[in-house]
Amino acid sequence: MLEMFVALAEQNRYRIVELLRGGPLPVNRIGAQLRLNQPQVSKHLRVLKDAGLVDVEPHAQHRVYELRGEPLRDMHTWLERYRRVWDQRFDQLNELVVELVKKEKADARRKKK
Amino acid sequence: MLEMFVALAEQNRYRIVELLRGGPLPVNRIGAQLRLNQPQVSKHLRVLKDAGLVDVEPHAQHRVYELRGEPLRDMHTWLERYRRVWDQRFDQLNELVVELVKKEKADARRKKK
DNA sequence: TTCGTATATGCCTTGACAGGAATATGCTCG
DNA sequence: CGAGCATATTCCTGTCAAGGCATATACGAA
Repeated sequence: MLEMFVALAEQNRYRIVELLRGGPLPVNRIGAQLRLNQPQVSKHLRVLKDAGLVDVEPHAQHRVYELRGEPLRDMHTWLERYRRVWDQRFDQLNELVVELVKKEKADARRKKK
Repeated sequence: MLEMFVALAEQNRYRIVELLRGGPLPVNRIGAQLRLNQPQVSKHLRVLKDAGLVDVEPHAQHRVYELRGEPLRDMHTWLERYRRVWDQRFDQLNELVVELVKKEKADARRKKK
């Protein structure tokens, strides 16, 4: 999960992913579309590939890159665990925090003695 | 979206977010739980806050941080746009790529003349 | 006010990473 | 085989961000 975030935390890689959402593309197309030099495109694709976000398929000298579904599904699953954060209210949890703070004070008092 | 990825693309910030999934926590709790020095925790929380991922609420000298739902919902929405990547097959699109490559060659040939 | 506690900020050093340019590798075709 | 094209890799350099440490700020209690 972390590795995926690292991969996506870069302008051009993010743009590449967005671009590939429309379907697989060869390297030169990506470079042309995003106005990037070929070496940088290859490098970014390398990172994306290492993160498992894309797959390559050789077509003669061309290398066609496409998005892989698995990691995206994984991210979706990961995100689902947070669903309650935006579905429910956390008001009751705030109460709980007040408790924590009180306990904190209790600890401090105990330490003194 | 990018800013959120940048924020999450760091070990400790990622861990903080995961920790806060369980509910709001004051800074010292976070530091203790993740074995981080207080200044680093504050700095990471700053980044998370700037990215809109967390919110602060002062309780006396304590600052209680909690996850915000909005950006998570945004990520969910963003991810939904990729749903077809893992839902459907892309086989037919691969055909399209073969077309692209052919067109490429045609272009090259045209350039020569 | 003074002390103790919780948190934020500033400075410094170091490591990682992105871009540029040159070069290497791989494939196709004549 | 040799030329040409698409892509990958390497080396170099500058930038930026994370951690450590010291310090500033804010608040509460005595």
